[in-house]
Amino acid sequence: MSPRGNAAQPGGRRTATIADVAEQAGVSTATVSRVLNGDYPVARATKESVLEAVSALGYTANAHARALASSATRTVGIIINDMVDPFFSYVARGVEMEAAAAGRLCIVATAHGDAARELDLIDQLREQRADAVIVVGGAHDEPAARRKMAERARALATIGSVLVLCGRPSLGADVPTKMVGYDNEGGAFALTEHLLAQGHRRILYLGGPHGLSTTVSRLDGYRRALKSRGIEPDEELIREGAFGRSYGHRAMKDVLALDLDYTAVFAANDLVAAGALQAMTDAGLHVPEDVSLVGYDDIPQSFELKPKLTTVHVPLEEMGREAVRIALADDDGFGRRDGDETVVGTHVVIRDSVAPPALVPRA
Amino acid sequence: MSPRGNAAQPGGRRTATIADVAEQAGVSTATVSRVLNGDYPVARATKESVLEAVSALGYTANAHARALASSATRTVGIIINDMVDPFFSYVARGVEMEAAAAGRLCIVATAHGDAARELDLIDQLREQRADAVIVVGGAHDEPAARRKMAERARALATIGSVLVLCGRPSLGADVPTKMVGYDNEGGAFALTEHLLAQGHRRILYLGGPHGLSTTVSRLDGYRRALKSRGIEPDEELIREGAFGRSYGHRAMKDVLALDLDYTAVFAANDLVAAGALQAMTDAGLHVPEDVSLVGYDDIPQSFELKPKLTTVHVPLEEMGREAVRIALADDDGFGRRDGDETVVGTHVVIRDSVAPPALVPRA
DNA sequence: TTGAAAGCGCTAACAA
DNA sequence: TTGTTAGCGCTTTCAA
Repeated sequence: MSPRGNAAQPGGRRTATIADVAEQAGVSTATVSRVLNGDYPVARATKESVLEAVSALGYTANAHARALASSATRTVGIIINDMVDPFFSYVARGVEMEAAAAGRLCIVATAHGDAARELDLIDQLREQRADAVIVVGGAHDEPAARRKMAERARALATIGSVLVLCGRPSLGADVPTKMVGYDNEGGAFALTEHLLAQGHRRILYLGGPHGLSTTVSRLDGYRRALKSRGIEPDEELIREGAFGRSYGHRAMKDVLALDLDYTAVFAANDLVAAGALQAMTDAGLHVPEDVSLVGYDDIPQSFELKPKLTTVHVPLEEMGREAVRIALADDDGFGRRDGDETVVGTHVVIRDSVAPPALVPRA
Repeated sequence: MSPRGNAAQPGGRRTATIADVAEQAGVSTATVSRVLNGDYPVARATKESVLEAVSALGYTANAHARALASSATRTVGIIINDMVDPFFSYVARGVEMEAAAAGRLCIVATAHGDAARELDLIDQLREQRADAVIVVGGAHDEPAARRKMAERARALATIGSVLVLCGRPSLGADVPTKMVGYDNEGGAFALTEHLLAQGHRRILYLGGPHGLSTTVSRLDGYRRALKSRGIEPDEELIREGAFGRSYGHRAMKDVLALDLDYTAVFAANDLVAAGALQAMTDAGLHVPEDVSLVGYDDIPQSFELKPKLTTVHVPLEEMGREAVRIALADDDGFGRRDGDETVVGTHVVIRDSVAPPALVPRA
């Protein structure tokens, strides 16, 4: 970048500033600012000559000068784990599109599951004075991490921004955040119930990072469904680990070598289910004839699998949109309820990967 | 956001500024700036007391004030078509990660194939004074569009930024851009050649927006391969349309109703191939026994298809990384070669979706 | 090695 | 309806 501000460039001329426009149009900079922001009465003729000067000079406002003077940045930040994971990219899509609809640009940053990096990114986004910072996905619910995150929420509030928790548990009622969530426990309960209704009694739970809030909730729902039928969850059938297709593949392969007794697999998400499916197929097992399989999230790929996957639909893109809607909702000052939360609905999508348990034991 | 700059917030205190730090440390703001940027000699003791004040106050610099004063924004912009399309999300992943490695934040915006919106986004990114603006993917090569894009490239150069064309043809040697590309024509040639070597003579070309540079190049390669074997391309077998899985599905379904004569399908990209595969499978056709099928891009899903897809590998993530590397390369002033271009390599990946043509005509 | 002070380009009181 | 002007928070000469 050039040494000092807006010096003449090698290319030739320097960027036009508001002063140039004002001079060219024969008005003050304040007037230019007014017509550009359209929030103040300006005489029609004045307006026209300003607009003319603007296009003659190819002027565009310097967003930083504007941000500095008005502390409105027209920018929202989103922190996800990975750009190519459908769970995150669909949420990001919703965020980006809703932000665009609101005239905002969207800074997206990836933390890859690293809590420290996530905190650092929030700080960077605060430096940028983002209008909102949206963090997506489950978190490890440790007191120290909570405390640090709560600090960030307060720091953001201090500059008039807001931390939005998207699919992540609350930091406490006294922490200034907004939330958009979905019911992991309830969805997992309903899905497990579906399996139970088909006659399954021994259901393998596969994947999901241990201790991650998402995993915890889904497991809670799984356990509650079992217990509601008087079945005591067999901890040997609960095999946490990670999200992701390759994990699902590896973990299922390991399980197949173990000779455990189960008739259905509850994968922690669709990606894990896809990996598990491949492992089973490779091993000559048929889904759902030999083993039933369900996933979670209903990413588009889940109905491209063979068989099409029974799963829980989560409106990921809509969650993203809602996150920016509530973030940008004008509720400054009083009337602001900290902990604002909206919950999007989920439901079980029944497709082709579940059947009653096979009569004969698995091969 | 709050009315005037850094006023006290409902939450309590205002954000600490460099002046607060200076006061607390008993030095001038210039000194604080120096220790924070570490680019200037400062006495060790002074440095320490400043750092102490910084952490005591929880100070972080205002990125906008910094950008305004120094015109360095530590931000790169990327414009893609869609957040959830693997082609784009893999490139975006590379861009985001490389930008992060260089201490930059990444603004990602989506144009959804709308050329006017793309231009508008470039303008917005220029307002933000992004260090670089990376546009990804093919373009319709019309003179008017070229001219407008060239204008944007010059405008960016004017503020010391740069337009990077990623997988998109040059705007001309006199336009200040950088480029990272891959050889669409060559890849398509090699892939078609592979089909020809297996004995195929009538190859259906399916999908790709008509007139998009990417489509044009791939078709060129397809045609050249045919001609090099003395086969005149049958224009009836060339069916352009769009990218995307659903397009592939629909288009293939239409084709199947048409009773055309071909033994292999060259899908314009892997997503189109996935859709086409589903249409064929639904119609009871087997790949590759009845029809061979190839795609392009080698997105990860392409080896999750059944059969695994033969395709052309394009290092998408690496392209993204390279785009920010060359964008941030310090070649201001002389020595800067406009039109800097790096080309990443591609190669045919042979998997399971191609076989010699069936002896009997298709059902 | 440090400080004073002049901007960077814009917005928003306050006046006119 | 318009202009004047004081910042917004930082960096960077220029002096000391």
